[in-house]
Amino acid sequence: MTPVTTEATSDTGETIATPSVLVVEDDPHLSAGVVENLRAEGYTVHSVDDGQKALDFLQNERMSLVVLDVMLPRVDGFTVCRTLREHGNNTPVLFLTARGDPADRVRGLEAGGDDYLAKPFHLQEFLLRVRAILRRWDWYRSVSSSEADAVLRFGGNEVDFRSFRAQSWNGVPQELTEKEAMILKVLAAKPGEIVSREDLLERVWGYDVFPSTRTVDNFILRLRKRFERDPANPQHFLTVWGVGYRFLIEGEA
Amino acid sequence: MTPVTTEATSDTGETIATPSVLVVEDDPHLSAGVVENLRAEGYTVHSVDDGQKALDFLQNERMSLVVLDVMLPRVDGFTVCRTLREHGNNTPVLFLTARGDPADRVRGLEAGGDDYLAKPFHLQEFLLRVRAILRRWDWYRSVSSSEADAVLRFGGNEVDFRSFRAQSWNGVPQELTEKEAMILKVLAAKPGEIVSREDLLERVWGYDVFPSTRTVDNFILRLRKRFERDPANPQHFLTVWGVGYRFLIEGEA
DNA sequence: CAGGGCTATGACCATTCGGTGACACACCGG
DNA sequence: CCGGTGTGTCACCGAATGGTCATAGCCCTG
Repeated sequence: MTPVTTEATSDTGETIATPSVLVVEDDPHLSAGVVENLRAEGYTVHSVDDGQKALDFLQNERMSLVVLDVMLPRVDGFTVCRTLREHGNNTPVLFLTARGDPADRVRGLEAGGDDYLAKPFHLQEFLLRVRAILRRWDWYRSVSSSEADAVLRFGGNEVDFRSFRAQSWNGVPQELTEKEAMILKVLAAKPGEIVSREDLLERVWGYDVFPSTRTVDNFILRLRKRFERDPANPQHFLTVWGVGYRFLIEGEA
Repeated sequence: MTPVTTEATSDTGETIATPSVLVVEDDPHLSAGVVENLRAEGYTVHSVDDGQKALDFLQNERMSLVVLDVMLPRVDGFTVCRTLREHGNNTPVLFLTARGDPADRVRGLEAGGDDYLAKPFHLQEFLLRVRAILRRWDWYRSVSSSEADAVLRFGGNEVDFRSFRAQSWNGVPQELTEKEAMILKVLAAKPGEIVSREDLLERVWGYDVFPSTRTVDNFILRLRKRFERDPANPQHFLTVWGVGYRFLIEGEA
């Protein structure tokens, strides 16, 4: 399997370079979820599923950040990181690990990592850390896409994805839960396009068990209650019968 | 003596800026060892051997980190740090001190330092701390101990970070402990932004100490008791479910 | 070496969130 | 027009998370 490149953008141009992230993760569900969310943040995302592929890829490509699972087929994460450093590659590394063992954290740092997150993690925290790391380098200084995409406006509603806070059309402040925010984000990433329930499950839940489609419906319901003027006649969260849902910025298209 | 500049050679034409470190240490052996190891890590390293030279140097050069011995010829480390902060220079400072006196740690914090290491130290630990500080760089830009930030006011409360003394909204004087003060400081450094428990732990306790999250909760609890009018309905120390906490100067923004 | 304050942890309770089943309704094809 | 399938909606439960308290350990001080 060759590295998957999402949202191909050459980051050699300096001024408008979007941060690029390589995700090294063998669990396809987790990988998909992480990739999707990073992409929604505006990053250029690549992904591979084992340590050797990561090393191969990084020999040719320069990335802003590597999200690195510790337990990987062929070459484990620590080794990947150490090898990178020995080759003079100082790309920031964010470790992901299944165990919460604090000793692992120190090991990760000793291997030359920059940060560490134990699975299962909250996507929100993950994104916070990614931002923190990228901000440390100057990538972030310009009005990066994550800034631009942090706030979503539609039909009088306003959602801030960084604090999960929102204000509905009638001025009522809303506190979104993590899942609500993620579903909204996935839908809003492609306004007008149809997103199947399977897509939503894969992107929002990523790892962990797969809930039923009923669960997705419920979250749509909650979003409608929060943001639709008439939840029974949705203008933004539209049902595509037999498939999934579609999000519209402007009502009635 | 002019500052010695040692350029990192392993910087393979990175687009990413190499972190730069100024080492202020009068013991030539120790200095040489530290410089060499930092250089091996890929940092760009400068060094001077007394406090006045450090100040002179930092007036012209912007560094990512200052490693600062406490006992120095001419101008001691605390004074150097305090002077920097008073001039609005928020470069992260890692103190080195001969004694393990905890009071020194507090003094370092009061002077606007960011971390503290007692000599003799293990190189590995030193390097980990350097890495940890650089990782959190974005924090340190705003965590300053200049006069302006020495006193924090919110919701009728007033906190003086120099003396760890405070007065709550109802006029009751409060004596903050070190940890309480540090947590408050970290939270207040970025009002309105989410701070994860991990961040708090790392920032306040250090990269290799792992108290439970219960501990963090407890300190939040104490801060609420001290400063919230209704600790059960906090207006300033807000919980962000599944992530951490958020501090607000003004209640319910 | 005794006392006091600070810190860390465990236990227990309260709250929140996520996921499911039940049931009614809507849509579609025959 | 009717039945089957998919969806809207609600109420509920279990799990995860946070709040709070009591207590034990630690370090400093006297």
